[in-house]
Amino acid sequence: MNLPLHEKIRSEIEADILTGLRTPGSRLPTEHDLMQHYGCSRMTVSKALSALADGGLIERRKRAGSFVARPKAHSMMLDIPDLEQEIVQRGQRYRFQLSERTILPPGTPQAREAGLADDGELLMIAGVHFADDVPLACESRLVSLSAVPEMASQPFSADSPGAWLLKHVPWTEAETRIASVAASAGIAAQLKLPAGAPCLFVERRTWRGNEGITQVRQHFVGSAYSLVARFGPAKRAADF
Amino acid sequence: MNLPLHEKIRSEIEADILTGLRTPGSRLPTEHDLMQHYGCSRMTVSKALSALADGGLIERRKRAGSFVARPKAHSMMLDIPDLEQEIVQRGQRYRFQLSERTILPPGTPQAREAGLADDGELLMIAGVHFADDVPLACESRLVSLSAVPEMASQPFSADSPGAWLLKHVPWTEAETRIASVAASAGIAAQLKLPAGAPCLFVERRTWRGNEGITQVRQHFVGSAYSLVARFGPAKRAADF
DNA sequence: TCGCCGATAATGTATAGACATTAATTGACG
DNA sequence: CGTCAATTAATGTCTATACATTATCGGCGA
Repeated sequence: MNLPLHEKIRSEIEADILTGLRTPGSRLPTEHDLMQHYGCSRMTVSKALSALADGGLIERRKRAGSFVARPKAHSMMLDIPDLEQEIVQRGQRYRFQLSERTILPPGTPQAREAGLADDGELLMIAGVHFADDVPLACESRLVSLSAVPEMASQPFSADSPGAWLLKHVPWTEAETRIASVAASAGIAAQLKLPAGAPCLFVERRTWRGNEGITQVRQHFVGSAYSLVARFGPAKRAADF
Repeated sequence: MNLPLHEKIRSEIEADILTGLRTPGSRLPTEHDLMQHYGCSRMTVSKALSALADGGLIERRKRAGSFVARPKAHSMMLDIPDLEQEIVQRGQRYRFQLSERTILPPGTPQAREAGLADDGELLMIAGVHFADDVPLACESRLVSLSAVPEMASQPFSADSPGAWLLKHVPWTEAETRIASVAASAGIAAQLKLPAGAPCLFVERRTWRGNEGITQVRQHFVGSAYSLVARFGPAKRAADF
């Protein structure tokens, strides 16, 4: 273990916090103290403490010192993988089948509802994602053509709309809502499920700056799909 | 806007990447170049680039330079709020009703399945979360008593087991699986739902170091609950 | 007693330099 | 023509120092 010094300092303090040795709200030594304790320069301890602050483990206040943060609503990282990639990694064959493609004129109420600009045309796309020719999810997407004009001329034969957007359109902000719903008649037909079957419903809206780019609503076959979120260093799932 | 210099450098490069001006895979100027361009010291540009690297926007390779990262599986932050807090914030009354509390002897197969140590006793707790006396979720939890011995003597009249653990037990690692399932007869009865109703199923396992602490399985009433994950600076949901 | 205000102790930013580490490149040699 | 080793160009770490910023603390005066 030849960790750099600032990393060693960081991990030692982190361990103290996580084991409860340093309790939330308690003050930790000043940079000057730590610098004497580790026999290094102030920049080095500062770097360690800054990293902890970035990670939300401590809070730093000028003149007052550094304090162990009170655990807030903690958040975990949710991976939003490209569906195609994920299916292929499972060893299955991926296919996206376009079922609808319409251009909506400016001013449709759906634009406002989706958080997109309502003064431009919208592209509406619907389709089904297949894994080995079994439907896994269906989606309905709105894309602001004023934000992504190139989208109108895409065939979506090779890439799904989501994959195309991911590759070609940079975004700065996104929000995903996850819920569990019963399949409506239409959804059930697309996914070849009995009506009322549980589906994982994912709605995502994406922005670049203040400009709404796209909104997508996906219904996943409940029995075939789940999402995973993680917190922490190791990839625990690989152990099993 | 009196941003510190390193922050200004960071945000300018970030903007270049997000607007597509710098494309994934392209190499960006060396620290030496940037340091001349901004007329500052190397540490300062280094700090800016390190921050970008931490955020996953760029990748740095010794001798080769710094490159715009190819967008991988995009990860978003999933808030895992304390259920009680969330219900109270909605303006509803929270109640947790314990329905089962058992101590399982060492060596039960459930321990291995849950990723907990199987050489110690397990506390099994089940109960229902109510919002305004309407069931919102039910949960079934296993806690390793060798990791958290104090847990055995908790009444869980004031705090739910989850809230108590959150307050008292620090953890380093957690994994959450999210799926959509149909309510089994037992779950349906607890949640006062028709059997087969869609439920958001959340399974979370938590570790401290290599020691498994707890596993919990929660079923949320599908029509009453959803999770939200975000990426980016603003709290977009507040706009609506 | 209360409020204000200056001293001060802590973090925040930045500099200029040194040496370490790593991997791409180049060149020498078989 | 390929292989291995030396060179070298980039990032990574660290130091010692300087000055900026800011919230806290203590005292002074009304």
